[in-house]
Amino acid sequence: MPGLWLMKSEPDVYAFADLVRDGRTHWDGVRNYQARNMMRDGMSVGDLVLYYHSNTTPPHVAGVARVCTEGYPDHTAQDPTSHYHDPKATPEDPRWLMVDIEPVTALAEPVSLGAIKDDPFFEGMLLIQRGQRLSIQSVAPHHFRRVLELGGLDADGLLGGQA
DNA sequence: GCCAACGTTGGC
DNA sequence: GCCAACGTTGGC
Repeated sequence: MPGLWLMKSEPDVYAFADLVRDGRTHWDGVRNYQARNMMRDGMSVGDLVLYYHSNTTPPHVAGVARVCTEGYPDHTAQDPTSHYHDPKATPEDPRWLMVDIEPVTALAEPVSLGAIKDDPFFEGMLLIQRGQRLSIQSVAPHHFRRVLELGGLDADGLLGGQA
């Protein structure tokens, strides 16, 4: 049974369509310990991800992706020319991790943040908690399934019997 | 562009 | 260990 997650990206920076074009990407640049710890301790190969577009109008879930590596050192932390450089990261203590993800499918219909907020079924979902801003979140199976359904996808096909 | 919420840093 | 200052996130 795969783990279920939501990962945020600004579409101007790296949209779901970019992931589809590239076929796979390093999820680099995570500089938050909670998010790092989820990649380190929580994520496994085969986990499914709701790919969320933040800082756009309206914010929305755009697609489904799959985790295809365990967490491993984020090399951009040790690159002085990188926007994500962290002088405290060293080869001995890389400090920050990333995973690779690959696209599974775009949603037939994007599911907007507003639609999620308006649906009482999503009560309790981290995404709509006030003030939360974690870029990687765990998603409950019934919430994940509901997003797929609202997005016009075959939830059973993607999740099997889960939830 | 605004600003609330939150995490991190660093002086003490 | 406290906490003020600061930077970032991200919806609106």
